[in-house]
Amino acid sequence: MTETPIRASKHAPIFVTVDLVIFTVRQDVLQVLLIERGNEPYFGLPALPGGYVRDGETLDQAALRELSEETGVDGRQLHLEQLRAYSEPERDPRGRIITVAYLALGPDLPHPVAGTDARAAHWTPVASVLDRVSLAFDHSDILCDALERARSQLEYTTVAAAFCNEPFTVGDLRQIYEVVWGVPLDPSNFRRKVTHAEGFLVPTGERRYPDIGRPATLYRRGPARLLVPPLLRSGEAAHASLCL
Amino acid sequence: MTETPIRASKHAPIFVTVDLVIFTVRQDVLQVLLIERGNEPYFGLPALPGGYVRDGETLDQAALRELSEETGVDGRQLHLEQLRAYSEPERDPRGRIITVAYLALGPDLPHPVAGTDARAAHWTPVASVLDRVSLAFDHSDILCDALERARSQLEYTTVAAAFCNEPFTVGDLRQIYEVVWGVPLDPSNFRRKVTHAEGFLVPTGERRYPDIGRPATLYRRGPARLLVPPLLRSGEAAHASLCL
DNA sequence: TCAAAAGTGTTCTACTTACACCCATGC
DNA sequence: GCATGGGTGTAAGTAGAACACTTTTGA
Repeated sequence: MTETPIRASKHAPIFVTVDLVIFTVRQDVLQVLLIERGNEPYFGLPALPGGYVRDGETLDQAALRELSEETGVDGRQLHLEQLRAYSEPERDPRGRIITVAYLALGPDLPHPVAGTDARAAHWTPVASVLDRVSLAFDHSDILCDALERARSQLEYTTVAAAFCNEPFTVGDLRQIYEVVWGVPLDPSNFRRKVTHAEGFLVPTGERRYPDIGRPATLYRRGPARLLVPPLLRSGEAAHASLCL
Repeated sequence: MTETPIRASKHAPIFVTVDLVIFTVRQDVLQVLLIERGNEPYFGLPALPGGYVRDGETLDQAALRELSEETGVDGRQLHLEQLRAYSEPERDPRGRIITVAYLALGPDLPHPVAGTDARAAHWTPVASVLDRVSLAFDHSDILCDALERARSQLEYTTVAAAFCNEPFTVGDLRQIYEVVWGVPLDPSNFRRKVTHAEGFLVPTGERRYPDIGRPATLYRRGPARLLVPPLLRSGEAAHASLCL
């Protein structure tokens, strides 16, 4: 905030976009929603969904709008949080565009609906993207940051439940942790931790009968958003996260 | 990122600023650098230092530039990190301005030099600001978020050392934690934790002789940026942080 | 009765906390 | 000597890891 008038020349207006890293767990794998670019620059390359912020819109609103446009899902059901702004002057060859990245977490979503602009959208395993695929713009960097954020959010918050369709079992929830962190967890210790954390899980009273094995009690998300005590990755898990 | 051309009408350009929450510990109190606004809007009210992002500048560079303009200090010596973007359309009456807030931590700095624009700059105790003073724009919100970020950063990282002029003693460092968290800490347990954390403290071999009492060994910051194991606020400290 | 997954209990270890106590210095 | 922080040691309590074990179902 300076006293300089808004139209002063050296303070150039900047175009602002939001880009979304939408994670879900499908078929026991962490997946991210990517679109295929239909125009230059980076024509044909995969990219994160996103778009320009409109007049009168907050960044959160823009992210919600893009989210529902891309996935057809009401974003209010998903976990959505701001990651950070990316501002390298050369990050977009079209000109000065700053983007604010958002992290969205949701349960296995209906289908990767092609967006309103008829761009192809695909769920893509995160591991394969990090390994082999290079994304448009600086979206590979953003994806990395989002992945690390998601992993650490699982430690300190109850967002893992946002990956599960309700009602869910402790086993469902544990699978989320295992897939996102990329390490196996001890079922009995995991159960103790999540059931002892106040406000994390609320039993529905119902049970789910699997094809085989003992039925599991079903839960919904509790009111708690912070996970106390936190569920920390061990040194091994923290290290495994570096690669995937 | 959409394929829409950059000059399309509904994608309005937006002015982007950076605002800085610069914390230091002076006279046993956590203080924040505030400027007094010299123009409308909010003429005369205290505000966070900041300014417009210029052409060809990253947000980090803009923040560094503002930091050195406001404090006269080479920002490379300070800890500087992006907090988040604030984007309420009505947050600035002059028009559509999004700001990206930065958190800066530094040792007791030379003087609160009036910036290049000759605005008055003052170190102000954070507690008194939260209690009684309302800041321009949404800067009170930003200050709250920054304070909570700083407090939690002390748990998981070694940034507390950024508040100390080198070389410093374990007592100096403990005082930082006590002032920022607002709780007293056990000196002996604190010492054990920070000296056992790999790469946090490097002894200089020198000692400091206080006016009275046993001399203390002096340290510099080690290479570690993550603090393992973390130095967690107890339930009491975490609760105390809510108010201040 | 067997396989499979849910769920319980127990031991061992590591870490935190609280606090007693010693050390080195200026006065 | 004594006051004042610096610094070490230690016992009690707590939380996590590892793993043995029991339960409940379908086939």
